[in-house]
Amino acid sequence: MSPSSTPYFLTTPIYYVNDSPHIGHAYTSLACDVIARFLRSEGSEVMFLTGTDEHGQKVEKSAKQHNLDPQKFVDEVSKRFRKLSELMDFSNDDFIRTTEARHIKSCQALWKRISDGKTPNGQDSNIYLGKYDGWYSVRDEAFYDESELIKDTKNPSNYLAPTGASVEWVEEPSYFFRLSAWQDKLLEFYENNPEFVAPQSRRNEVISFVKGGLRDLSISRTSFSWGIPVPDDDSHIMYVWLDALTNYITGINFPEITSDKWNKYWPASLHMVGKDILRFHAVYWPAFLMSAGIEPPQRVFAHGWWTNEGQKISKSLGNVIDPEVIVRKYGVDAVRYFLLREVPFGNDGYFSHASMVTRINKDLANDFGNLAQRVLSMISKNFEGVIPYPQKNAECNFKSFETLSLSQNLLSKVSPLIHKQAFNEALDRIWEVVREANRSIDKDEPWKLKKKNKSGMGTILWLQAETIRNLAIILKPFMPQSMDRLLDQLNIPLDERNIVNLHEDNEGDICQKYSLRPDSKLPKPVAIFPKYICEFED
RNA sequence: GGCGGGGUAGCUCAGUUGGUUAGAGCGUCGGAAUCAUAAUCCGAAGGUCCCUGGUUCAAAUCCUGGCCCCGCUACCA
Repeated sequence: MSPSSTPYFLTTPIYYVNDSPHIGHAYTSLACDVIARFLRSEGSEVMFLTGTDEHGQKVEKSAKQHNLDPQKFVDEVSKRFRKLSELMDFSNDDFIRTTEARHIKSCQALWKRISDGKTPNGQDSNIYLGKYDGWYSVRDEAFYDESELIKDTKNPSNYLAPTGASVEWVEEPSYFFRLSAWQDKLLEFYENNPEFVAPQSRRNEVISFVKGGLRDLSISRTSFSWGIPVPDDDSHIMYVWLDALTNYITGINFPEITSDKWNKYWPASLHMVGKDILRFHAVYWPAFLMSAGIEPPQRVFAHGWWTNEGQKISKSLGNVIDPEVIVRKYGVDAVRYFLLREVPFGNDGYFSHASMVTRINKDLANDFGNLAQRVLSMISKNFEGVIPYPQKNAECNFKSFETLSLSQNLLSKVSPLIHKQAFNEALDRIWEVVREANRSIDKDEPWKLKKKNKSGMGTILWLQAETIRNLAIILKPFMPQSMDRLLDQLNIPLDERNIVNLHEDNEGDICQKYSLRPDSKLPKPVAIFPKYICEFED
């Protein structure tokens, strides 16, 4: 396999260890995983990074509650996210933790570069010492804007947080990043890079936010200590976002900017994020980088949220979707398929048991699983499980021949869709061919040729099985385990299951180098996507 | 309030630069077939394309006005 295109570096956000892994984490990483697998399969060099965010006041507190040293505590809880990778079959190349030495070094180096640099007017420094103040609620652990506060009904001279918690005016020294100075540079960057924020509607939001004016950003804290010390002033630790975002460059060796990894993979191809953290990635992060003289990433995609049976998911409602529970219930590949097939990527999704079962039973079991099963069984029963030869110059008499060429042209439609994160459309295109395959078998009626035209029957089955091989290879990034089981049943060697093995460009014989091999003895076919049998519960 | 995106079959949505009988999947009804996980295939029913006025030979598609829904409007990891 030779690299066929430029290296691709993609990332998930690092997940906050204080959270339990939920469907949102699984979703973000899944999207990245499918892209990573797809591009590797196309022959690209890929770096897929994920990890955990382990600093902050909440972590410090939780550790205390568990009577643990913060490092011990995060060592423990970060494991849950590694387990999520295993559970969901994610193929990340690295797993970064913000408490690692490499990251601390990286953050401090970035801080220095920012602080050594000047704002675009060339006069001010990017970082200055100031005072962070505001109305703080200890109970909520949050600052509120004056406009958000409400009058205390019992004591009208007093103000409360919107949550009803009492607030106090607090002040602490803080370093500030001169974000206000970078407004025009950011707008210019968005203008010159129309693909930088996706989907389009999010791009509009980002631009309008920046156009509305930017305030300087507090980037250090003194009120707690679980964080990365500010260089040359360890009474401060870095603001969590500066710390967290920097993981993306730590992961490819920053500050070693002469290293191969850095040169190969920066600027990042794609930061995948949930819509709630878009601003940090599309505004603050490029500003930090530009101020440090580093090129911003190429693209940030903000995806939507899932609701549970139409209800907003929240801890207090107790309707959080645990990836482990649904994977155990439906199977990992069914969950992977569902999440990317059910809604246009970028939109919010409606997770429900009923729609999950429909996808499993209709798309997977009936359309695709049954397609494979009917073809493989006919080969098994009529050809003793030996792949028949396609009859020369006769193949084009069959509808199945047209289907095969549809499957050969499929990659040219699907690949650009994956490159723009349109998973749902990609699967749609693939299923058009799956349905067409079923139609063409019905039209060709190979079972009727058993006696009078056995070689014709064999030709149809070869064409269909070869179509299935193409489909399975293209689908493998979405459902790696199931497609491997299917490719096992077609006797495709393990090292010929990539997109680069789809077909060669040589004209002539329909049997090409990597095509399904006639004469190959197949194992007894086993249904690849069993139906989900509805129980009485839910 | 400001900026942005929407309102299309029972449900979820597609509809490119305005152009023949407005599409798909699911659901419903009818039929064919029987290789297959009772899977598949064919067909039908079902829409005032939010309302309004206008531009045009022609508008779901452009413009006016209105109604409704959603997102963003800063330091909440």
